Amino acid sequence: MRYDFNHIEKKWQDHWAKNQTFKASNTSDKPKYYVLDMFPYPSGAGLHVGHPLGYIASDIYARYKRHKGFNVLHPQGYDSFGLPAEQYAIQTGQHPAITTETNIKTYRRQLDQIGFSFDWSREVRTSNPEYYKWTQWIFIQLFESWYNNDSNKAEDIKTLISKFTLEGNTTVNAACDDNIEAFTAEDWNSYSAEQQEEILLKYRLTYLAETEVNWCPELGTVLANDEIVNGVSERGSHPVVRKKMTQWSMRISAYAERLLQGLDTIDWTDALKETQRNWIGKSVGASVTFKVIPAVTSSEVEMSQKIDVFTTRPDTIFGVSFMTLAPEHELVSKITTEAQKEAVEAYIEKTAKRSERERMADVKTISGVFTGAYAEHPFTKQPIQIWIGDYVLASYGTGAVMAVPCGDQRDYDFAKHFSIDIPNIFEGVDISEEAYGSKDNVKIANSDFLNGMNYKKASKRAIYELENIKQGEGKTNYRLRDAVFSRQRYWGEPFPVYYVNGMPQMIDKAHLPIVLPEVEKYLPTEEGEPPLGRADVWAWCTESNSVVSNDKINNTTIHPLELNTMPGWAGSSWYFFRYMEDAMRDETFASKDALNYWENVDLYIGGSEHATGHLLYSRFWVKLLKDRGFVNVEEPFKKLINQGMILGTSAFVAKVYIQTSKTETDEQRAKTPIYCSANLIENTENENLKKLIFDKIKERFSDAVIEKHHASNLFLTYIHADVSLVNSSDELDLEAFKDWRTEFKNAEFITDSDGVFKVKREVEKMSKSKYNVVNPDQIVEDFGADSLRLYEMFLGPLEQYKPWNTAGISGVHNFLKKLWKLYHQGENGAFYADSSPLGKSDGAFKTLHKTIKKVAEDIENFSFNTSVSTFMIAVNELTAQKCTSKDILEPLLVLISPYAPHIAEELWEQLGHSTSISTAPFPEFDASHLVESSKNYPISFNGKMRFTLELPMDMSKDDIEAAVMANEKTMAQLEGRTPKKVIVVPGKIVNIVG
RNA sequence: GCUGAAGUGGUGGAAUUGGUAGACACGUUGGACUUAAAAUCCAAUGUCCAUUAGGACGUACGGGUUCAAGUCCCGUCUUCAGUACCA
Repeated sequence: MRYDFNHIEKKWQDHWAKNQTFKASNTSDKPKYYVLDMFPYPSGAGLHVGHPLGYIASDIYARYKRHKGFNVLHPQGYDSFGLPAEQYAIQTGQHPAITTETNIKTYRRQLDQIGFSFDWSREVRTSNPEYYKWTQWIFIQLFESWYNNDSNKAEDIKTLISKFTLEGNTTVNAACDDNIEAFTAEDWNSYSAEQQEEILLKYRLTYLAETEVNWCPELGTVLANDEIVNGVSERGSHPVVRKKMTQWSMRISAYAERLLQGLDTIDWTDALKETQRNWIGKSVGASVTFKVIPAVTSSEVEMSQKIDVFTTRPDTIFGVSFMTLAPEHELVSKITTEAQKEAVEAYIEKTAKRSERERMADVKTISGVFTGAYAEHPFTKQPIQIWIGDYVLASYGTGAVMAVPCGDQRDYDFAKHFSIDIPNIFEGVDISEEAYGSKDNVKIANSDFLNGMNYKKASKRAIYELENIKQGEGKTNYRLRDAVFSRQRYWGEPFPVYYVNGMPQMIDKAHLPIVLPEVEKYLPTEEGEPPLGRADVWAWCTESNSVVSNDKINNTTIHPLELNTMPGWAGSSWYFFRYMEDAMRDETFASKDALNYWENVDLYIGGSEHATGHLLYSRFWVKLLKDRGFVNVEEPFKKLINQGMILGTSAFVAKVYIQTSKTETDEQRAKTPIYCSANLIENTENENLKKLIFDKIKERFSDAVIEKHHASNLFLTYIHADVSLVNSSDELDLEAFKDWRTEFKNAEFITDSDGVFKVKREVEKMSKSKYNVVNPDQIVEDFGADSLRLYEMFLGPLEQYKPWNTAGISGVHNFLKKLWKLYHQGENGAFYADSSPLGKSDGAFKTLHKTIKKVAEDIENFSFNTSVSTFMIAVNELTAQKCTSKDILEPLLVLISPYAPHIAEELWEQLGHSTSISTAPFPEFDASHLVESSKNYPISFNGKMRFTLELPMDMSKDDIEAAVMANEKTMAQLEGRTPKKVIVVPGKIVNIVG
């Protein structure tokens, strides 16, 4: 019987689906194990071979855990809100829900054919109202929470209101906006409801505020910090500008410390933890207040000006010789003197014109301007010049720095450039060339009460003295900013929010979900409102508690609804809890029982690109839900593994042309390209190549006016060719290439002398535009899902980036054929396995147990590539041993089943089992089968292995030495010399020195 | 600049605690089978020298520790990823 993988795989996929083989139960005596993949965004392009890599790995682990007796939850779903469907909708008018539905169908078909053991009964789609009902619900929870720094957790906003009523806000230690005025209980009670609402908004964990946001004009929406890469939008690489807008924000900064501490409790890679630590960016130091010295002509207002700065080096306070403000700093306009006004304004205008990107690219140029104003040094009371400079960022700290040129290179460069004084406050340190930035091995000098102290002591003392004069305090600063949560988009979760007199009101949870309204166009309105501004039925009636037509808005009972939608990360920040719930999805986001049973994700596999987005926001929301008593866990993902990206191997065709006349234009030249085998370009002399091309042009374009054969007129470019037109030996199918696109219809080729046309190969990210995408469908069709699964694992370590090369798949496919053959015999290859018992000392037992040990270790270490090799070795050995015993062939199948489940199920059935192999117990490793009686010792001389010698395992050290020394090969190696030393490591090696 | 990861045959990679470098595959070459092709099977395959026996070199580069280094230490270079006038 032939190994008919197409038939077998279809058969078992149908069987699993029909019998719900992988359905997880919320009630089980078995220990639980939750294996999760980062759910995909269903894009129109479908899956390419890179996508399933992580899914295959997690599937192997999930299947392994089932064999090990666990109740495994291994779900899958779709992150189905998102930009591409909306962009497509804008272009075609097609509703994103329809596009999404179509794409999901494709994904599902592609996923199913790879044979994943997903429990599809728990599928989630973030764009389904039954799901986003609970996303809206969580949003309301955030709105109804504030962060109490004393209890170090989020609490119900009601507890804050009662504090205000009884004590005002002076005793409250909350994570909140930093511009809140102090008020007493009487004040609070005298405020109007509206005033109270306004104040509460500054404390809520999600709040509406006018903030500087990253506005992307091309996309017509704001972006969060993690959606910007190198100063341009992550999606589409469009420019981003700073803009003041009123937006919903998430007070993630309240959780900065807990997000940081929590990293120590979870099993993630150091790289990923480090990325999150950097993103949170904790720095410990002090805030220092500098008083602005009023100018002679100044008014009362200017007299009270103060500049707060944050510094990590309070010990260097006596080294301050100037201050620098960010050009955008609000004080700039207030303190600038008349004389400097023109220069300052010109500078501000100049820097405002520079985009973020330019500013980032150019860090070398030193620029700045003196404001004319002075601040007073808190201790020496000396006047200090106040400058503005764009090396100070408005978005970090307070947007102002106390410049210590002797201790900070940027301050140093700035001072040098503008000839500002550089006082030295470090004992015995030379600062004539550069600043001394290190905190270590240095004592403070010229610093009054700090003299002679080291960094640690001096910092402590400086903070103490600053607190004494009420001009500073110890402070911890975090780089982590609150996350903007509004998007000016259609295809996202609507906010459960309506507005009364401009103040946001939450819709009662009982009336959720607020379903996305229909619009006729998915673009912003002519007035610049978000797409939901086009909805006709988008007002909230507080009497009927329903969404009603806009024209009914009366601002008494019927109010306008929020026009923004939530960002992509809203739905993905809690979906892992949703999978736990399989029955009561309408009543709760996940029931207590489900949450108690499954707790959190034991193993999470996905890409590292989510390090500062999804993985941070999820942790934030989980902590909020924990604080408010909805879940029991502090962290969502106990162990996390990043799978590496599978890269494409692009094929490039060399396009050459020779200028045939001096007056030839680019356009004319473009009409006469010749395609040239990459071999020729690399291996042919330039002149010869030119001649070849030249002859080809003459032959082809006889009417072309060929003037001269210049040395400088050879043009060469490489263009992408579709990888499907190229075989594994890098040869291009010329006819297929001509038919590929009309522009190549009449292409002319210069081939190698044997008529072969070679392409140049290069490894790049897989992308449609690079024509290097390899689709799993064809591979499954040609080689089967088991081959695909094995091959993706065999390619290399899971975490590593690696290029895809389809050629290698024949190796694992051959392995599966050999495996099949091991269970079949005779003329027509009928199934065969015998049940006569095997002697304990049979070599097959050794092979089996060696394999059990290695495979179990490999799976636990996520080293899937090496277990595929191990299987190959095992099958090669068992084939050589002509093993037909069930004692071996049965456990072997269980070992292989996580990797190649279809063939395993099929052979398992033929072995006479009526139940699925998926819950068969994992074979027990028995070390007694691996006990060896002898060892083939490597005998080395001065560390170089020369020959091997078979010696009994239980031989003593001395006997081994004697045996080795008596060997004639040893004699030959020594050529009569007496060895200085003989190292014998029993069971390992013998080394003779001399 | 900083942080993290990594550099091993023609290619993907293996070597888990310092102990036979290159497992397992791909590719290539030669052979068997076949009218032929496919499929399958067998053999060779790090480089160099040598008819053989065998030898020299060899894990980015330069040092070091050790009986023994891909692995440990010091320095240098390169690549990839993240991040950045972060005060």
